[in-house]
Amino acid sequence: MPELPDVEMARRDLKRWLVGTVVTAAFTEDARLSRPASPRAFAPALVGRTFERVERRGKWLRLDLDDGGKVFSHLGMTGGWVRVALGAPVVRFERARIDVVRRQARAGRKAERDRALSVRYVDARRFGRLLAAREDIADWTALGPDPFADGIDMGRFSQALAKGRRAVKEIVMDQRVFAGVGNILATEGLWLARVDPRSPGNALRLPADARAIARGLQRAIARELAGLERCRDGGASSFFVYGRAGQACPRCAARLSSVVLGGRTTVFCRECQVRS
DNA sequence: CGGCATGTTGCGCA
DNA sequence: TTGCGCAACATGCC
Repeated sequence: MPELPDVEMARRDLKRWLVGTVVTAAFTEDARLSRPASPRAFAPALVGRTFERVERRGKWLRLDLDDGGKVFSHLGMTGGWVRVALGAPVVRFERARIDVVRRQARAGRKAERDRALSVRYVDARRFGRLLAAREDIADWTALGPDPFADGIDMGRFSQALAKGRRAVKEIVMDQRVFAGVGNILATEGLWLARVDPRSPGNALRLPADARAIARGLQRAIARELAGLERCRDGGASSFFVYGRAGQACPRCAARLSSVVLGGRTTVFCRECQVRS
């Protein structure tokens, strides 16, 4: 479930589970996920190291190690991190494993076991990425500002919109414009902003529409995050319009339409989302 | 069985 | 140099 809010939840989980722990073992053999690095470089980079931080930028996660090494994780379409007991069997779709022990002096075999845990990366379709590196990778540095962590720079955003006649939804989903905004957030944010996703960026009314979209995205992010936080491992979150083509618009009750933009299904309301 | 899926990349063609 | 459209990736689920 990977869009900004889902990745932010993963960051919070990993931070709780891993920061302050030492890696005792690590394993992956999936060259597809570790590309362009070799999966065999994974364990040597991790074992013996302590996790110091877990950062997120858009849909990317970066786990910082005490020797300056970094582990990059992108969840692709179906990736996720789960915590299990140390020594637990391989879980369904498991692609990588990191075993750790919480450092803190306090001997005793029982305590030792309580402080140990295993974190597994699962990913059915394997569209994700997982690799260790010494420096920030290009995928990370190329990302634009994260609308949740960094806020939205209206000047930059307006400039990106005015640049051409690309559909506003495609601009908003461009990871160099807003890191972390995917199909769901873009769809929901534009509905909240009452802006037709097909509108060319350079046709929008500039200060006003940009501000409305920025607010819409932030509302969509906050709402989704709250929903995920509420039912951590339960109910599916529900959306205003995403996945609801043919149903009634929650705002004006017109029938919701669907188009394909940039190869992605886009739901919107012809009645209350203004086309420029 | 067919169609769709929260993401990214690479290719051919303007 | 850009941008656009689209297939491909690998697999689950309805």
